[in-house]
Amino acid sequence: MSTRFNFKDVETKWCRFWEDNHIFHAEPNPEKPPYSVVIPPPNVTGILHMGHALNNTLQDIIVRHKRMCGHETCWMPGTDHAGIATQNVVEKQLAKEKKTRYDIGREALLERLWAWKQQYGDTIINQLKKIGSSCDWDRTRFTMDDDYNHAVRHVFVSLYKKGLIYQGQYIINWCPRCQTALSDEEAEHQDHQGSLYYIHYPLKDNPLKHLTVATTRPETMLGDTAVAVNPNDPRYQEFIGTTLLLPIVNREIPVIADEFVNPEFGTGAVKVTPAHDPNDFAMGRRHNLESINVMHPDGRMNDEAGEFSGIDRFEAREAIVEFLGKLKLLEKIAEHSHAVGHCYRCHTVIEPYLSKQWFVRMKPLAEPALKAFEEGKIKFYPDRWSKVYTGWLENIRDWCISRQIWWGHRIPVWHKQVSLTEKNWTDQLLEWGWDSYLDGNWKEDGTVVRIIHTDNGQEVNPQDDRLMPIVKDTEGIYDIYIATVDGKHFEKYGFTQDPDVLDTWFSSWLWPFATFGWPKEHKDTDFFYPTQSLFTASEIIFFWVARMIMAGIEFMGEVPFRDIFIHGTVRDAQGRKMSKSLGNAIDPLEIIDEYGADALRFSLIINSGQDIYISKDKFEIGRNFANKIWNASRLVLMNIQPSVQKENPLNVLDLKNAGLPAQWILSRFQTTLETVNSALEQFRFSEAENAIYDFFWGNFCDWYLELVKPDLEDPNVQKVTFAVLEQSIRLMHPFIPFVTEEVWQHLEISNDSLSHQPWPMVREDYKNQTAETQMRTFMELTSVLRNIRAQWNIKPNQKITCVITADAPELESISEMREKLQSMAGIEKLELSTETPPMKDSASGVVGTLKFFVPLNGIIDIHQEKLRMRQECGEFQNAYQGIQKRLSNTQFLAKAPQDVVEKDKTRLNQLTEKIKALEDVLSTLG
RNA sequence: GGACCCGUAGCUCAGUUGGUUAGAGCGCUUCCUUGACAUGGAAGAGGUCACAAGUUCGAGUCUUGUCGGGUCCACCA
Repeated sequence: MSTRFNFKDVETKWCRFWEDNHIFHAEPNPEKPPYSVVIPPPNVTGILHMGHALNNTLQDIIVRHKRMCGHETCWMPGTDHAGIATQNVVEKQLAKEKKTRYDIGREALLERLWAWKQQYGDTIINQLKKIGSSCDWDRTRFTMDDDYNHAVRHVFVSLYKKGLIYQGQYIINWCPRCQTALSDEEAEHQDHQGSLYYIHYPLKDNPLKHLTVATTRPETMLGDTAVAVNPNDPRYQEFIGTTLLLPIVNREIPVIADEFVNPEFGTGAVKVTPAHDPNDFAMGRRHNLESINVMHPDGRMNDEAGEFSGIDRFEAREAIVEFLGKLKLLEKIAEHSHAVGHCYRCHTVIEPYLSKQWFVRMKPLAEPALKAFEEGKIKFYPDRWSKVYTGWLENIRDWCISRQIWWGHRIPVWHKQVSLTEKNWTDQLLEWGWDSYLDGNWKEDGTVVRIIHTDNGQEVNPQDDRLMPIVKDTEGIYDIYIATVDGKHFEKYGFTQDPDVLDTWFSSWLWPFATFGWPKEHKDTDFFYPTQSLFTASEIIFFWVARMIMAGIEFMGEVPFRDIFIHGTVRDAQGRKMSKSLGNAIDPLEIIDEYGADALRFSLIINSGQDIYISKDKFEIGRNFANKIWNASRLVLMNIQPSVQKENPLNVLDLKNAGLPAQWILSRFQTTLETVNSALEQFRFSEAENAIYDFFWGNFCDWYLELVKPDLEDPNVQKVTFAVLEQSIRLMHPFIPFVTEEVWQHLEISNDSLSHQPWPMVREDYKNQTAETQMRTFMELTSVLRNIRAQWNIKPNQKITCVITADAPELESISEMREKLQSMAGIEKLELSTETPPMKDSASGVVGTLKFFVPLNGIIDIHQEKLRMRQECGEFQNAYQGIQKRLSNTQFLAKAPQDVVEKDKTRLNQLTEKIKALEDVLSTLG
């Protein structure tokens, strides 16, 4: 064995072992209660970053702990196809070949995407393995697996059938770079220093008069179809109902009155552009205004923009402003800061854009999700995130789910326009192979047909899910929409599938059950659903957490998880978010390479309170601790007899004769175990790690092992030492799995993985207050004597003697540890006495009520020593007076709880004794 | 505009329902290497808990306000 912990070989070895032996495989097993978890499936585009490392480590700690506690744990790993993000990656590759997706076409692009996925899709999974995530790797899923696709389509059809999915022309967030619609959540609003342009709109009948409107986006004025003022605004009463001449395009537009307009803002007159602003769109509907789209999907102005056609929107803005200036219609440009939406994938400025999209009606889904929270079925840790969740649900808006990209789940709707004069419906249906529907035998997937009378735009039977197209002898053109899990069948009858794909989150929100094979398989879903906990970052509460809850309730009838732990964001030392573009990211793989995965895990967690600020040197604590565990284990293993190793020492300990250090360390272990148990119960991870760190390093290594090192040939000492190490290794395993697994194998208790061993049991009988008190005295005495050496610069090899005086019973408890004290504090001769002999020129002091003297004639400055003693005495006297004052306060005595008063009294007595002892010592010194 | 979080040692942070002398790691100072570990051991210095007022017998902890830092949400063009 080497002296330094060789984490690289060990970690590689156990990673492989765990995977090859399916150590974390979860089988439905009625004997064991399940503990299944949900963790964000990383994007296939992803490489492991610190957020993943934190996220997975937290989850892994809980899962390993629960597994050791005897639960059948299921942690489903996998990746998300991440529609826009992944397509962007592949499109960038294309761009290098000077091609666009439109050049190569849909099929070819998808081929490239799948090839890319095959090549890089496992990257992040392999990296998750490296940090020790104990996932059931056999179950690795992808959101575009066949079964998963089926679940997505099933969900779409089911919601469509319920009338919760609709298609319509609305203003959505449009990313001109990705050329797709986005949901409201995918638009990131950032404050932006922009300008507010004041523009004159002349009256048609009197070009000398005008209204001034203020806008931040003058380029959209080409699509204006009205100007609106507040009906109560006295300034504009005379204008309401008049007609203006829209500059540049010279379109006649009315002045309308609408309550929406805020008279305080700008001029109180607002240009109305229904095709390019959600408020204007709403106004347009209220006032029957025309919507004029002035932009191409790529953000260039279209033919409606006349002479500005073909110019990019921002160039057009400048050009139009310049042009207005020339026309003397630009009143002024004011500084104006406002929030501008950006695409969350490529950060391009989003355009509010009128287009036909698919939406999910969210209110009916949000209400049960709110109710579930109110009923306490889900719980956020920390609790404050509850408000973020409920706030969003209470103000929910419909979800735009169609994306004009190609990578993803294509919308399972087939469409055809037919003229029903041609045939009667029954014949038509028979031709399409719908005979089973005619019999009323609906397929389980519940194919939904919706027919819209194109002539008047009316749905013929929007709600009838048992649609029988019985419209007979009707003339006209109908749009037929079929939502079905598999509609390929209809293509030969001229139906075409909707070209759009679904929002990535429309598949992610099914993760907790779609991964178990729902709706096809039942065994695993029944056993492992609902899961228990979810670990994630606050950023995706809306995107994912809330929606999973909705989907869980809607499709499984039950919330998908109970505990939602929201962890902080990993930031750099300056508090900035870690990001590739900022170049401030610390690569977890680099840390694993340099410090080890155990170090990465331990360091991240011990630093995790709220947001985590890290720099590279933070990982030393974990590396050093792993090394400490390794070396302490070596020490024990070097000295242990195989016979001790073979029995289960914890059960055969002779506690009474075990000696003070043994009683103490066993007692300390119990306290630590209880702290860790309760900390994990409450998801207080850093608290658990701190307790472990303090115990193993501060108690076990620094004191216990140092004390028993010389006695390690004694089988009884071996038993205790082995037992404590063995228990500690179990206790530490969830936090620091690799080194503990390695040590475990050397303990030779079992060949199975440590992760399958039982979690330590709380043993009340090992708790021992007396031992802890006695040890505390011993440790303090040792420190104080060492301090004397350091203070008076006494060389390590220089012999010193010490006299300790106290009452007989106290001396007895010290005498047991007499030799230990000598060796630990470097005392050659130790005298224990009930009488205080005259001790001139001694370094001295008081521990508890023990007085000690170290004669150092010629070495110490006795005046300085006495001064120090008096100072120390003074401090105790101050403390004494403080408590004395409190205890003489009748209010305190009357109102403070009894135990607090008692504590103070005890403390006062201790201080009295201490001060008296110190004074005795001082008088002894002369 | 609304909501939330943070301000404790030089740095990064713990400090759970108010109750002894406010803790840890890193950094710093001094000392220590043949027997687990220098990724180590021993000892030490370092804090008016951002500020102010209030509640209380008692406040780092609760309330309010101020200042400073951060996050999220929001259709005032």
